[in-house]
Amino acid sequence: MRPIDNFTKYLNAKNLKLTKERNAVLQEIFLRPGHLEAEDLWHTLRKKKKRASRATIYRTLDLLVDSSIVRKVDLGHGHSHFEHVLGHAHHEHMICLKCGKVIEFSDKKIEKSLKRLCEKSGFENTSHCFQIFGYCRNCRQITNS
Amino acid sequence: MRPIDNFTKYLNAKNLKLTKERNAVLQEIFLRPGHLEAEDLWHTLRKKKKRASRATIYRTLDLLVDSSIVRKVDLGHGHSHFEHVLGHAHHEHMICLKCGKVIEFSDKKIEKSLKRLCEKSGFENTSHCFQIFGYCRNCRQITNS
DNA sequence: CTTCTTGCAAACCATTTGCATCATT
DNA sequence: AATGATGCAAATGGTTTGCAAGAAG
Repeated sequence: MRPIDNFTKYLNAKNLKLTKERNAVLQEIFLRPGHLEAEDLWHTLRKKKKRASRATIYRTLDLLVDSSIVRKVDLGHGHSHFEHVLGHAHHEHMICLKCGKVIEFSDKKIEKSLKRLCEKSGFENTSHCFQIFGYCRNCRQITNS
Repeated sequence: MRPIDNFTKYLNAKNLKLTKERNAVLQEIFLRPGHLEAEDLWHTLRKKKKRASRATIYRTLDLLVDSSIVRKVDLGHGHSHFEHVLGHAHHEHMICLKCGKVIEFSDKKIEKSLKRLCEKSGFENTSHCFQIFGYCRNCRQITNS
């Protein structure tokens, strides 16, 4: 099932319409391998002559997050980042405080511990986000010298 | 070593002064068992006649975070929360999307996996923050019924 | 006295919202 | 046609900053 089908299904269920702006936002997000920010989306669409206002972009992102097609992640930059979930294995982020590099990682043991912890406390996990801040291999060398 | 000693040491090293405002912020944070927000700090200090401007509060929080006495956490509320690190075991948060309840948890296995992951990729972990969003035991029942 | 601090108010910046106009079903 | 959707510009809200006045060493 393509993302667009998921989205259409979600929109239909809510009596919302698939407009060209919403479609453009969806397509653009799935062109990217990783995370992106709203502002970047606005610039890119503008360059591609598929203009959508910032308002529409934010509104569409809300819909995409609500439909679990996209997830909102905090990379500690004071604003949100978004990344598609469909077709992208679940992962978490290591963020370099010096160069801003973001390393994705995933770990089955952590996911398993997590599941157990939630069960233990009767918590229904709908999403989670793990950020590790520090220094990447390169920046670390500079720091230590 | 008391928090105030840590802070004084940090300030001295940077040629900064321990003012009554900075001290008031520090004391208030350590009176709290858990996380708090800047706005709350402002109101509380004001009630206690230990007024400090919002600007000073934010500036002091920056210093406290920089000195690793306090950590800044994201609870998904669109603004920062802060909690003291000294004398408080490291933990992560489960956040209920319905009632806002925050459950603290910690897990040795996760911490261990984390350490291993960072070593593997040469990443120097200086801090990390794990948020689990979902529904707590109570809200879950309401949701399911 | 020098250097650092404070408070205020203005500035910032990402995000949200009201509203008149426009488009999709 | 009817219901939603869009763009704009103004509003919002947490946080930051410039600057003149104040305090600590």
